[in-house]
Amino acid sequence: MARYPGVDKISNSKKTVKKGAWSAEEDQKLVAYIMRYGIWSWTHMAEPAGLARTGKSCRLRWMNYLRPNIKHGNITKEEEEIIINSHQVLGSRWATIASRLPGRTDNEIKNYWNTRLKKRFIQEKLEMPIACDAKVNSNPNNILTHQNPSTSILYPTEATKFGSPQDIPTLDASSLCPSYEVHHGDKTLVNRWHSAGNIIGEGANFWEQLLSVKDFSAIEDLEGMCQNLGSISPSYGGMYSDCVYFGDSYDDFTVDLWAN
DNA sequence: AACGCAAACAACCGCACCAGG
DNA sequence: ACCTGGTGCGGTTGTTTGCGT
Repeated sequence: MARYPGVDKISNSKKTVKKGAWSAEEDQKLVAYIMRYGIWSWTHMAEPAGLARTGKSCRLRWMNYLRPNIKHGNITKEEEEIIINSHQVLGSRWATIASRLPGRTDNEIKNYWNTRLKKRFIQEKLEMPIACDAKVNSNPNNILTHQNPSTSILYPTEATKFGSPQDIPTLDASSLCPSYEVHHGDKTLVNRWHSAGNIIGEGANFWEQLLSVKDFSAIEDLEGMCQNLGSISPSYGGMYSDCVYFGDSYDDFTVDLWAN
């Protein structure tokens, strides 16, 4: 029979399981046990650790509160931006989003989104202009090279509007400028610009290069690749192994690009 | 001071996935 | 191939805290 750390015998007796908030004593017991024996089985650790808790409860407490390197302070502005941008790309994949924020837990980010950002996000969506609809319908090829860019805004929902190849607007990369908002979390549109040969202009080569990348984190000189792209810079965005996003110095242009 | 409400946070629950038997 | 137990994730709920009246 396997002998578990700190366990003389596994009890089969039915015992009451405690629920609700953890006490300081329980925290101390769990930490002390893990420090001594490590995490070997959440299900079987609780009893020898002296805790009347389920394994799941122990795991949750450890992962979200007790383990080392957890940040307990307020979410910073920079972290909030990462959450917003990541949520736009990933949706509610909190664990993945949390992996981009060292020291933050999925639970914390989920709570932060649900209690603070969601309402703001919904409010902003309600306030979004719908002028783009008319432009898409009247002249789809003109969206991204519009002469009055301050009123030409392409939102995530718009990014899925283009049904057939002839509907795909031309992306004039050289004309991307701070006044444009090309804001979407859908790789499909960028890839379709690419496959339809609809990326033109001075910056086209940059996007062609990026679209061939399989692992963005392997790029050594992204800043260099971005030279001659005007205000567009990864320093206003972020880069991960599977996703890269860019903003400009005016923070009203972002593109999220996913590796294939 | 007491109350009500909303925000923030902690924890639980159910489900899906995976590895091992 | 199937079953089972363990783990992780996301949605939801319960509790606490803070603030305005």
